[in-house]
Amino acid sequence: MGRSPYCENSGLKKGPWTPEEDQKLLAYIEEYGHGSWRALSAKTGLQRCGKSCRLRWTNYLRPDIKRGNFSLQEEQTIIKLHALLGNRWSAIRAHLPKRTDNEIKNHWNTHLKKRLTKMGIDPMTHKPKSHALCPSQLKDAANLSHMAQWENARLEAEARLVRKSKLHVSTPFQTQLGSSVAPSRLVNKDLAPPPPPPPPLCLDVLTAWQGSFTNSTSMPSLQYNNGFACDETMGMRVEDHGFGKSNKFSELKEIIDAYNIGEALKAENVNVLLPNFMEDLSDVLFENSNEPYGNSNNVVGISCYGDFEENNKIDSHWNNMVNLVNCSK
DNA sequence: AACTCAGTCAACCGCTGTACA
DNA sequence: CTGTACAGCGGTTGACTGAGT
Repeated sequence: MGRSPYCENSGLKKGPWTPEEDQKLLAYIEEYGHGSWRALSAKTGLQRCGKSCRLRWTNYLRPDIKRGNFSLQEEQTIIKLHALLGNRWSAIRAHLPKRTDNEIKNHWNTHLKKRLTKMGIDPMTHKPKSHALCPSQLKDAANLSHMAQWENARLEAEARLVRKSKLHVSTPFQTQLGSSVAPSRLVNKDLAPPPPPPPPLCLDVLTAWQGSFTNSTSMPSLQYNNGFACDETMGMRVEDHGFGKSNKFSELKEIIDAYNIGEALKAENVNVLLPNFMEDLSDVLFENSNEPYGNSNNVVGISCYGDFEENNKIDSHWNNMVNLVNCSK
């Protein structure tokens, strides 16, 4: 497709912004807002291309930007999210309010990456490079690595379901979901998995369940305890805890087997309030993105990890790992 | 004091995805 | 369907700065 080159007009200025330029841009945006950056750059009289104006605004002039050193919690959040998401800075930014993706990226490249490397942890894979860690630390690192892989797959699968549910004919839950979904391409790009779509994961499981229970007369606020469980040896075992051997259980087991998610899915209780869950999910994926990671159980363990106790176990794994990094400062 | 070097970070670059005519 | 404009993303660059020699 035809693309206009960056700052096509060679007469446009490049390089660091002057305070006067900042002032012009700020004053214009405060008065008129920013719709079209190209038009904006022309109207302000700035000899800058629209792209440069946008960058200056989003990375520096925006009033809601927090500047200065990263807090310990912010650093922990970045490390956790990088393990899950990789170099998807915009996705990571969504969990760090008031920070820009550029700032996060710079901080990662100049500080955190080196710190991890120094510890003998590969900053890209978040796996230990060698025997730099003691056995217990290695265990933590291995747990982290496994959870990261699992979580990444799960997040993508969940996003897939959300998109799918948006396309389908509405149900009460989908109506809820649709109302809270922000029309953002960021969401699509950041969370969308590469095609072709693999089979569904846990949310798809829940969709199957939803279909079943929507037909039930006792639908609202049903809580399903011990719907499934897994044993210690990695072999996933779907147990019947009072539901009967329904077709939905078969579907569930097939999906779980297909993904071999038993090891990661260690929850003994999976408490799912479906209506609330769908709502929470949309909150997590689309609206609650400003919630600091450390303050929310939503990002890790939206659903499949089940209860708070289990979430705490997972968090403690993460924290052990992150603490290792902090100790090496 | 002069120079080198490494660290930092704002800004640039090239690209993709989306909307729209 | 095609081309254009635009927003936004992630990788990279280069100016600046401070520490070390």
